[in-house]
Amino acid sequence: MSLYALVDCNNFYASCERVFAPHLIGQPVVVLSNNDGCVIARSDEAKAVGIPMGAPLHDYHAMMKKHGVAIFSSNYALYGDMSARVMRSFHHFTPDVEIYSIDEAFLGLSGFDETTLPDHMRRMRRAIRQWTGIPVSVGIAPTKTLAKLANRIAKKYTSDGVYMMTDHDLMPRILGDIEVEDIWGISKRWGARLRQLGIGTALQLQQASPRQIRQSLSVVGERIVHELNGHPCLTIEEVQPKQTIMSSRSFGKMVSDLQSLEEAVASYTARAAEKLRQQNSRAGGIYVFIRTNRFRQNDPQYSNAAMVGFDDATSDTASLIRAAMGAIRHIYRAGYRYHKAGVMLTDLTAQDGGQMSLLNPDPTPDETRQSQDKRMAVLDRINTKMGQGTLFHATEGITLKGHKGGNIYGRRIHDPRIQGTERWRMRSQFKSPAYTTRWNELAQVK
DNA sequence: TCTGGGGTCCTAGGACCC
DNA sequence: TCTGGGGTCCTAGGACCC
Repeated sequence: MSLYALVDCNNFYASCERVFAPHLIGQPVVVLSNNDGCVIARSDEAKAVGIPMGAPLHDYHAMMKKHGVAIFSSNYALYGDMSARVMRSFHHFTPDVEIYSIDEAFLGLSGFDETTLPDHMRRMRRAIRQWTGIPVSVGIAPTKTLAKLANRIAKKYTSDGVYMMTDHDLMPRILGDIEVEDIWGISKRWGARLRQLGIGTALQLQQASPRQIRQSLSVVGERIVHELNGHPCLTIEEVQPKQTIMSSRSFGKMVSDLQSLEEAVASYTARAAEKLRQQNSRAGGIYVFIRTNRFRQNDPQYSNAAMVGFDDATSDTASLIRAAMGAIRHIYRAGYRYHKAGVMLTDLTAQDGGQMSLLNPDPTPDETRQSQDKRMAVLDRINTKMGQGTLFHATEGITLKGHKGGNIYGRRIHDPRIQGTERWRMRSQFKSPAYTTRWNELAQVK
C-alpha cells in the first residue's frame, strides 16, 4: 500500500514573524493583508481570543489592543524565503516531494516501513523546527484526500503533531465526525448539494455511489469518493511552470484619473513579467482589468477588462507594458472611483522550443498493419453494439448528461485519474435526421 | 472607513482540420 | 435506410484550493 503525507506549516505567516521575534512565542500574533485591510494569518493564541480569519482590522483593532495582540503587515518576500527553506528540508526525509502551496507539501512515502513511519515523520518535524524555526503538522494516510484529513487530526488532537490514519476500525468513527465541507475539494456550494442528497459527513460521502456523486459534482467529486475509500486518484506531481501569471492589487485609496491607473498597471505588469522570466516562459497574451469598489453600493459601479494577444510570445517588460497601456486606455472611463486593477499574463509557453517526440519513430509494415487492425476491431465492436442497441446500457458507463441530440455513440477511454473506472467520451457530430431517430431508438432501449 | 492575492481543473459547445 | 471517423483548439462559466 502506498502512503502519502501532508505536511502543513502551522499558522505559517504568523510563525514566520515569530521566528524573528521570539519574545512573541506564546503570544497572540496576527498578520494583515496588503494595505493592512484584514487579518490573513493568526497564531493559536490569536484564534483563541476570537479573531476570525479575514477580520477587517478596523472592526477588531480595539479588541486586539485590549488582548495585546502583536500586529504585522505582511512580508511576502520573507514568507517565500522561509517556505523554500522548509520545502528543502523535506528532501532529507523522502525523495518524493510535491510543493502544494506556500505552506503545504505532499510527500510520497511508498517503500517506507509502515510501523516506523510515524517516528520517521516525528524526526522530520523536529528537524524542521530546529533548522527553520517553523512548527509543522503531519498527516499520513493511503490517499492525499485522507492525508489532508489526517493532518487536521494531527493539528487538533495530537501533542506531537503527527497522525497516521490507517486503522480501519477507527476510520468510520473518525470520518463520521467530519463534516463534508471539511473535506479537501468540498466547499460550501458542493456541501449544500451533497446535503440535499442526504450526505452530511465524510463517512456518508465515503459510502456514497461514485456514479451518483459524479452526476452532481462531476468527475472531480467522484475522485473524492474513491480517495476517501483509500483508492488513490491523485498522485505526487512535479512542480509545473505556471499556466497564467497574475499581478493585481486593490488600492489603498480610490483613484479616478487615468494616469494613476496607468502607473499602477505598469508596475503590476513589470512584476508579472519578472515572474514570467523567472520561470523561463513567454506570454502569448495579456489581460488587463480595472474595477470600482463593489462594497460601496452607493457608488456608480464599473468593471471592465481587455485582452491583447501577441503575434509572437514575449517576456520583454517594455512590450508587455506597451500592450497593457493600450488596454487600460481602452477600458478606462472617467467619472468612476477605481478600487482595484490587475494584469494576467496568459498563453504561456516555454522560452526554449520543446523537444519533438514520436510514439514509434520507425514503424515496420507489420506494426502499421497491427495498429490498423486494432482500429478496425474497435470500429467493429462499436458497430455491433449499435446494431444490438445496447450501447447506452448503464453498465457500459455511458453518460447521457449534456446530450443535445445527435450523439450516436461514445468511445470508452481510460481515465488514469480514476482508478478502476472508465469514461465515455461522447461525440456530437452526427446531425442527420436519420441518426437522431436512431439515437432515440437506442435511448428507448436503455 | 474597511472588507486579499494569487492559482487550478472541469464542462460544454462550436469551429476547424485531416 | 441512414453512413466517415478521430481529433484539437478555443471560449466562457463555474467550481475548487491556499
